[in-house]
Amino acid sequence: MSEISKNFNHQAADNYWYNHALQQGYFNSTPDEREPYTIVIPPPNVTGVLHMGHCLNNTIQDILVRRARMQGFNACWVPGTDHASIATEAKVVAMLRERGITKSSLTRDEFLSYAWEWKEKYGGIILQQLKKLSCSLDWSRTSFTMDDDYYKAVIKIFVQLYNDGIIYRGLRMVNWDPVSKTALSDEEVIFKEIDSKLYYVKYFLADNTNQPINQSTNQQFIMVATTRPETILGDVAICVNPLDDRYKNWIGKEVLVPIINRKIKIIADDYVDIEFGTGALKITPAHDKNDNEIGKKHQLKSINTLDEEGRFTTAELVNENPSEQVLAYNGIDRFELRKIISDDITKLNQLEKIEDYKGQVGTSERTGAIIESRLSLQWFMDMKTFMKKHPQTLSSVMNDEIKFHPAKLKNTYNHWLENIKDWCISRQLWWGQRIPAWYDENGNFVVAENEEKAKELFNLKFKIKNSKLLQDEDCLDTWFSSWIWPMEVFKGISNPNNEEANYYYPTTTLVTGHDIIFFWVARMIMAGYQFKNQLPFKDVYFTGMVRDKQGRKMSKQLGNSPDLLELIEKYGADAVRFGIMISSPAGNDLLFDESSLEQGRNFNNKLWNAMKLVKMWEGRKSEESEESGESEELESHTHGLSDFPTFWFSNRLNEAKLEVENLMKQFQLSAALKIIYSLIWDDFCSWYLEWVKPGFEQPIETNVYNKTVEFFDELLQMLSPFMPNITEEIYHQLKERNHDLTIKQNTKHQTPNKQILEQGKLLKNVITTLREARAKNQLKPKEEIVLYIQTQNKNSYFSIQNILAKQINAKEIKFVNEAVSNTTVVAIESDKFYMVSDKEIDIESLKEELQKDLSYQKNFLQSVIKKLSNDKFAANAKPEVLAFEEKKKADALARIKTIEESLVNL
RNA sequence: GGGAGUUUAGCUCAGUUGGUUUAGAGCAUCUGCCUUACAAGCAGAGGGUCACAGGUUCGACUCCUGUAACUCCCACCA
Repeated sequence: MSEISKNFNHQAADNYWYNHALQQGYFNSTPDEREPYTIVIPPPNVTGVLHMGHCLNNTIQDILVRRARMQGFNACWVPGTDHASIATEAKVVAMLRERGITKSSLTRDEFLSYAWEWKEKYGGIILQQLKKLSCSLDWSRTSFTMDDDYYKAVIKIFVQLYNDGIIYRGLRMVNWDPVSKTALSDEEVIFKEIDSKLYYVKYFLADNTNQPINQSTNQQFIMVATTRPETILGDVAICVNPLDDRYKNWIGKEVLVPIINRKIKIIADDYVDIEFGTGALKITPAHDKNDNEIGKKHQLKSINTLDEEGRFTTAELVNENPSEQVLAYNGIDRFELRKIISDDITKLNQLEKIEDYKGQVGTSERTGAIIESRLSLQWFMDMKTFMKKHPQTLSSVMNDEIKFHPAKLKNTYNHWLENIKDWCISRQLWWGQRIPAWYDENGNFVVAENEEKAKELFNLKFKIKNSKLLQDEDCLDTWFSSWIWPMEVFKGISNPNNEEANYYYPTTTLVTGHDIIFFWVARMIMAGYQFKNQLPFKDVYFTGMVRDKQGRKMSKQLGNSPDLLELIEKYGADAVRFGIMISSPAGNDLLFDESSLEQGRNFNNKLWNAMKLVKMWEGRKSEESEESGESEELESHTHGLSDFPTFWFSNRLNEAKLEVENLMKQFQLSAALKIIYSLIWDDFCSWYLEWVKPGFEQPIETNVYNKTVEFFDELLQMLSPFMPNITEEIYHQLKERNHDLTIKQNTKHQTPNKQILEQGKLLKNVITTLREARAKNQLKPKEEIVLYIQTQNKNSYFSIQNILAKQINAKEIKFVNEAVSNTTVVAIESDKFYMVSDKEIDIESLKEELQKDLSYQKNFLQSVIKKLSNDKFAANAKPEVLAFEEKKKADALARIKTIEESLVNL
């Protein structure tokens, strides 16, 4: 075997073992007799690049999948990407612009061929990046939400839901993104508080002669406060609260809209808040949802003054003979227009004042553009009807058939579903599944899976032999395709009841960010009940958001988002995985700090060095103990060194395995990793290896060596799901093998022996206490001592005394029945330890220490006695609590006695 | 405006039905060590009236009420 390198070479190991696993097909899954463990990846945007959020998310999935694989499940983790219509279309449009092509100059087919070209070239980079993280995905199953079958599946469910009466088409006020020129669902709108202005505008009373106003200051007016003066030309009424005394006499009168001088009525509705602004609200049904509601209620017309890009248009004003001033507004952007109209109203002396105002404004999740409310014809899903049909969508989560981790998100889920609104599923985009509705020139339409069927249906429905049908120009919301992801990656919709879908679906666990609980998680549950009549997964692990160490969101603007690939290059995949997991309490936000990656790298180093140490022993096994079990026994007893550490560690290992198992069941991955980390670093390296370590150039008992390698194997196996590459590398360095760790099956842990664990604790405690005493006496590590132990139960020290001697550098340990005077003394429980060294001891400081301890113990004793002498405590406390307090008292008394005796002997 | 959650060591967090010494861990800090696996290390140490004020109880970090601060979700008061 070649020379072992000084440090772990993560670059080489990451590549080698990941590729090795791919070649061996370890990550591929096909249905068999085993129980499946299925996870579908939350498909990242096809335009995406790997960021810290993905890193957290996918590391967790990989740990779960790798662990399941080692536990005998048929583990299957399905990769893929989402076509992300808005984001991708925006990127393609931007690319075309660079080439000097505008989208409007292209036909739909031409545009789509550019889009596909783009997708083939840049799409899916993120999947390659996941390989760098060593994600054990079954790449042969890579899916895309616009694959042919997937596309057909989406169309199929659309038609089905339409026929079920759940999908409908309607004229509604929608959230309009003027940048991407499409409608958005409510979930895609993010409200942000922004600084804006409140404009106080005078609306003059229309005089009876219907003449345009002259600018006389005596004219009566009603003052309206608005944040959006640019919509004034679309005003159709002024609304006041009927209970507002200020305006009682105004109701029913008419005022003139500034600039355009349209006569509008003053109406009353208790929607208006008397307290806000002036208590008078201008009604613009074309540009505000609430205004639209009021408009409908009072049968007002709606006048749209903004086009699809948010620019002024006089299209709906032509009947009013717009003035040249108004015509000049044509094509002006809404925000520029706001300023111009504000100026123009000022010129008319109709602007009273402008106040600063902080308001909530809806923005597009994708483009960040400020949303316009716009009346348009869109496709919707009737969610109330849907929920009536599938109440399990809610109940399955509330009764934990689908378990949320953390469970508190059940409330959020519940609240959203109980107040659910219709889902706008159409988008005015080309990149996506095109809505399968066909229209004739009169607006009659049918919904069908393809044109041929549409024609058939059309003829049947409308009894017209009209074959000139045009398909809807719009496509579907991306989430309308991703909500069937867990089933359609197994062709569960396009090829129902196929073997794979039946085997892998429902999936086992979903791991995703809590920010898409409505977008995606809720809708997958809906889809599960709608299309398969069962839940889509059993557990949902919600990750928090990754923030920087100051708690800020990671964003490109702040520049606080580290380059993940660089970090992997620098620290290695294992260290990155370790770093992100160790600081990741389940369900909470994660404050990312590069120092946790250093901790991961240091852990790599620790493991590597432990391996180097054990390898060093390999050639130094003592031969005699190999002969028979009997002599091993004999030797162990005579030396007393090898027996205890191996016995203790095997029990400690079982104890930790048990803890890890329980934590993993509760998805406490971070806590589980901490247990493993401490087990390896503290128990294995700091204690066990030191205990069995032979003296300089001394041989090691073969039995102990073999046990040590076995322990190491087990530790590597526990750690493997978290840090797959270094564990595999060490597993093979440690010993010649013809199999790999990553698919090695776990063995069941055994019940740990409590007694030996207690003895281990005692030993550690004694060692630490004596080392502390050595340090206080400024004894150098090399200075030897003689230790005298005064104890009632010598037996508990027999098996550990040699280890103890080695660990505290004692040349001799003796048992005594009485105090040894003029020595450093420490007490543990009722046992006393006297340290004798050549070095003179500092009696004064020793006394001081003992006095300090004594007063602590006395205070403590007081508190216990007080408790015990309380009659009510004695009467009410449980017997075991009482007994425990009695023991505390006895121990404290014993210690006080010990300390006092020691003080006398000094 | 409504709802949910959080507040424990310098930082990030554990603390399971109230009792396991006067509350734990990791990181950071301090002290001493280049001891032949590891200075990316070893051996130790210090550091918290458990946000605040009441209450229930023999006993409260834990249960109840109130207060404060912060976070998130939902809701288009123009």
